[in-house]
Amino acid sequence: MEIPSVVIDRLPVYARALSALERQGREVVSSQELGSRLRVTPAQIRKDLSYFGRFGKQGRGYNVRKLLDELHRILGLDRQWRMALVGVGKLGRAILGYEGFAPQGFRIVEAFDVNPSRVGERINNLTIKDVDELEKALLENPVDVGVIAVPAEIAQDVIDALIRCGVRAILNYAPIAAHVPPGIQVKRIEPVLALQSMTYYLKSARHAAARARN
Amino acid sequence: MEIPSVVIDRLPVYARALSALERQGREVVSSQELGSRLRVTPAQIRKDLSYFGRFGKQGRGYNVRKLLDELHRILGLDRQWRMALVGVGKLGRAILGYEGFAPQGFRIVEAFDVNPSRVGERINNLTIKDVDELEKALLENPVDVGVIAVPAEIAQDVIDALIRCGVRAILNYAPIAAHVPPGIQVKRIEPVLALQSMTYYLKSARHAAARARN
DNA sequence: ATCTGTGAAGCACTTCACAGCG
DNA sequence: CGCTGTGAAGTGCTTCACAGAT
Repeated sequence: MEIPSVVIDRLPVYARALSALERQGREVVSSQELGSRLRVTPAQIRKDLSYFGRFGKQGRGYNVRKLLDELHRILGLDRQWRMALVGVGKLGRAILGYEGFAPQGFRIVEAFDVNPSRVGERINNLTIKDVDELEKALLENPVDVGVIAVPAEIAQDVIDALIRCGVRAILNYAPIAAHVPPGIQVKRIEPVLALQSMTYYLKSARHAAARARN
Repeated sequence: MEIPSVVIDRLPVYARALSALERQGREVVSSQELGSRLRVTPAQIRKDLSYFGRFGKQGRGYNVRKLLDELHRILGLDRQWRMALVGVGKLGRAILGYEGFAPQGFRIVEAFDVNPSRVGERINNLTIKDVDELEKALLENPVDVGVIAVPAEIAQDVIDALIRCGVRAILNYAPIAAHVPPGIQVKRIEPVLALQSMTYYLKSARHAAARARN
């Protein structure tokens, strides 16, 4: 059965909330309570989970530990994932320094840059390699995920090279709509696009506020 | 008429592509061509734009400059937006240093932190203020957007304070599902969630690849 | 009594397909 | 003839509402 991608996108959110509950020592949670924490309807949570099995107990709810384990298994979070970063400018350095990846099992194990002055530099126990060596390095020592932090103009070429090396998931910080063959996952991280859609509502809200004052 | 939020989310993407076309000196573009660049169907582009007016010419397409102006006007991108950053740790510093905001009209004009050792520090012509002064500073000198780069535990409190100061849009880098009153916009930037949903497909793809080899 | 799991209904977004204009 | 703008059809996700389990 084909599971809607919106459902897959919500599972990590559920998993994170369950982790928090577990840390608080909670053993059981209902779809009702989980939903009110996450601003998701209880029916949606139950429906989402029902794609994968029957994890709850009627009259009681879900065992926090058990459901969390199931979600980790479903999402493939019960293992380590290897990532390669391309582009070690300002943004790339921030990504390398970000401490949120490792605790979730995502490790950056290679870093590449075009700029010769950066090649050879060591950051966080990682030596920056020339992007010319990318295919050689990744064919020898494959990674699961590519992280793109290069300028828009060269992002597509970098993505193509990563895909030739067997990378099947791309976390794209470059402002382009990547072209990839079917089966390859791409997620964009675009704070500017997020801002630019919120301003639509700010603009309207100003009018609404003005109306409300009259 | 209520315009679907998915439509609003696509408009900035169209605007960015039109900017690129304009820089290349293109005067006219069809929904067909724009769509193939962005991996969006031509019908979707035409339908999206039709919510706001009739901007094209039959038999010809859209005037690049004109459509771009319209989108900027619709999205409220024909002005500057003032932002306040809360949390000037590693992530907050990267956000302050990010050069992608200013060219699009988004300026960080205030920065706050709880850590006394950071208060008073100057970064990029901006003096970090104590978070205790947040409400005073923002009531005197309001901003449009709040940028959250604090730990999860205090993120909700910071968001509440920003909303009390009239902030109506939040760009949230903290790993929580914020609770906000209706009419307040929130967008999350969560690279880890993006990774955690992609791994679902990587896991499956591995099996698919194995099957394909047999 | 409470809460899950799930068909069925409802709703929202996408795509079709074509009239009409340049 | 090419391409937009748009009702209508199609598709897919969300919510309802209730049988059934504890």
